[in-house]
Amino acid sequence: MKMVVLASPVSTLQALSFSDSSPPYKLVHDHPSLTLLSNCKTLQTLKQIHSQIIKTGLHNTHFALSKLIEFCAVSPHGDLSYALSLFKTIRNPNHVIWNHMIRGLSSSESPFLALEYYVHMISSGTEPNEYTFPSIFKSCTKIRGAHEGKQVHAHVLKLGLEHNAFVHTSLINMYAQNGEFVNARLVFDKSSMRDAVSFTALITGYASKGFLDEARDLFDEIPVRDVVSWNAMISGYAQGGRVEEAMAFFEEMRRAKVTPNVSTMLSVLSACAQSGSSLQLGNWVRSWIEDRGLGSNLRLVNGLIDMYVKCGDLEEASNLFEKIQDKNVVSWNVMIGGSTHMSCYKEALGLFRLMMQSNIDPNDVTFLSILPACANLGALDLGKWIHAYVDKNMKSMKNTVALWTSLIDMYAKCGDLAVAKRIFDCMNTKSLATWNAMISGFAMHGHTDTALGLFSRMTSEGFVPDDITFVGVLTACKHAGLLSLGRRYFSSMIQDYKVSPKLPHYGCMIDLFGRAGLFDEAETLMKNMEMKPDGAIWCSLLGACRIHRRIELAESVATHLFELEPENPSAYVLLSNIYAGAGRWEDVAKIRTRLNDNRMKKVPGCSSIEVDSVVHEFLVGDKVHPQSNEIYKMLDEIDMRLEKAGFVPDTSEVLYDMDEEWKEGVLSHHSEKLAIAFGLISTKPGTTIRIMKNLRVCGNCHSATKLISKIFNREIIARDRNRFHHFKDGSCSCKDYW
DNA sequence: ATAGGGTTAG
Repeated sequence: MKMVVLASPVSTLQALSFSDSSPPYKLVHDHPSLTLLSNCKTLQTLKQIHSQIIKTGLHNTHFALSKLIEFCAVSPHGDLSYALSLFKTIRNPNHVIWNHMIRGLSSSESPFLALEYYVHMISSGTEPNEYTFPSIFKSCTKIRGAHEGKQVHAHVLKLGLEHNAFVHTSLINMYAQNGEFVNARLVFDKSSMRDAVSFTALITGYASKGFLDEARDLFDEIPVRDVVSWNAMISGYAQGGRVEEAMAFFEEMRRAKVTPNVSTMLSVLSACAQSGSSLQLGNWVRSWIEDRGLGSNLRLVNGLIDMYVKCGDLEEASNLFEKIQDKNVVSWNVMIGGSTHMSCYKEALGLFRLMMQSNIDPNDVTFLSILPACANLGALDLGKWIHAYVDKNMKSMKNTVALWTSLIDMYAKCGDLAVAKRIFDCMNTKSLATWNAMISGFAMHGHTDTALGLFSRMTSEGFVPDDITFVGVLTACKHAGLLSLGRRYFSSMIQDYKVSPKLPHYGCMIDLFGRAGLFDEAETLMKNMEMKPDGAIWCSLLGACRIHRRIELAESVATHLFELEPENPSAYVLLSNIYAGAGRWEDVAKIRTRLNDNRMKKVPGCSSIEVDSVVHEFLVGDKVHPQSNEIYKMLDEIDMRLEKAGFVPDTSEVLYDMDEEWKEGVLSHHSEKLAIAFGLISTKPGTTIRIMKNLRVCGNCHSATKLISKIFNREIIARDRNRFHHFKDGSCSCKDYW
């Protein structure tokens, strides 16, 4: 912005006397119309008072006008646009009027207007004073205008106002909040005024930018620590994710007998929420709130809801949520985000729908909370709607990079890789997360070369890959069975990038070793892992035993699985398949008996398909869908046409390869086939069918779907537990390797 | 007559 350079410090001071018609000062001050202002709550009342003031001639006094402007611009019941229009009618506004106006603008939604008025004030001949600058620096803080702030700083020096305590603190705050710590410290150190407030301004700057050690050092130096100083530290630790320290500081604050306030509690609740396991402290805060009659403070209630939801008590969160009369965007966001956080994706979608019905404008946080739910459920239509909304309302969104990244992730997980890539290519500014989303997107769709190519592009553009990047890279190798490449990435990850492998990284390597038949190497890696292998790793090893017909090894691997997850039937199913493959029918029968005797927690196979924005779900052999009759008729047609095309269902699989959908019987009624049948009858010929499945697709369904894509001339995109399959023209993108 | 430091959601 253009800044007017100030004339001489003691230039034209305007006469501040009241106009001739004004009554004596004391009378003006006591006038009943002005007393009324302090109780005024609505714009209408304000207008009445204003006309009263005009009738009595008081509007000719700067005093009355300044009171009116103050009320309209600064009071919470005021009206800034009324203040602006009133201000335009004032011929020679005095300092007080200018300052009220600027203060009102600085705390408004358009803080840059305060700077415009500041320039206007100077050019119209009124010199800013010590009351003006705090508001101006506040505006510079809000608009991140360190450059403008520096120019105004020069004005302060010219006018000799740098020793005023208020100007001093707001100046430090402006620099510190803009990350200009050198300048902030310069101002701070040059002054003899090392009072608690300016200390705190500096501390807050450091703490809010994550420089908690610097903040801590200063905090130890403050002569007197008040509640705001404590809050600055607690909030800094909470925002920096250092929740233990935030809570410890809170304890210390209580020991120091400093009375906490609402702000303190908001930070404490945030820390409790992030820890995910601090219900005790959270409940204590709740009683603190209720004891003080603050139960209807929306910020506090929202904080409580967030705390409950993240600590796993969705019920208590919902109770509080439903009791709120005037929910705001944060209330909803907290509930949606919490539901997504707890993997309650359908609830998240329901809450979002409720939010739209309640005419509450969603913001970037809303979308960042709801998009992962869309991605998980495969709710592509809602995802597309959000995409269009974001496009249209880009200007009001703050975290655009995160939003685009989340959209990439959603499109990739909903099966539309092309749109994901288009967004990626359009992004001028990318974050590490953006690259990660795109790399794992390509990886899960089996585009191994593209994923790996993107990885080298990202490093050559100066991005440093993290553990998530390598999950994507190693997954890409896993899906293509690229053992030696996988090995190279794995050791590069550890040696070049100092990323210590976690379970998913080990999982990819063990899967690669197992499928290659290198069981010794798999075993060595599993022994040397810092953590215990989880069920998924044992399962993938068991799967490898099946491919390589290693029956004895399979038995020992299965034993581990039985111990680790006694309620998980998949180990039994896999082992029985291995026995069946070797023709050991007696062992198969034994396993079946154990399966039936033990109480297994069956994970039902479930497939979903979205049609016209509605997600339809199908379980194995499901007959509850309202269009069940038509669906089963279509299933019959599919089977008939499959048979005609020469498809022979693998009867050994019918008997024994029930995979994770054990005991559910007839293969042709597997959930994915129901979903495909529904897709065929409810979407236009030739259009792509997208289905999502919670488990791995079984061998028989995989072969059937390949043929269905050819017979019905449909591209079928299926997401299973591990990856995407693109069925087209009789073949699948996974090349039967999955 | 007016003024400074803080505040939940990803």
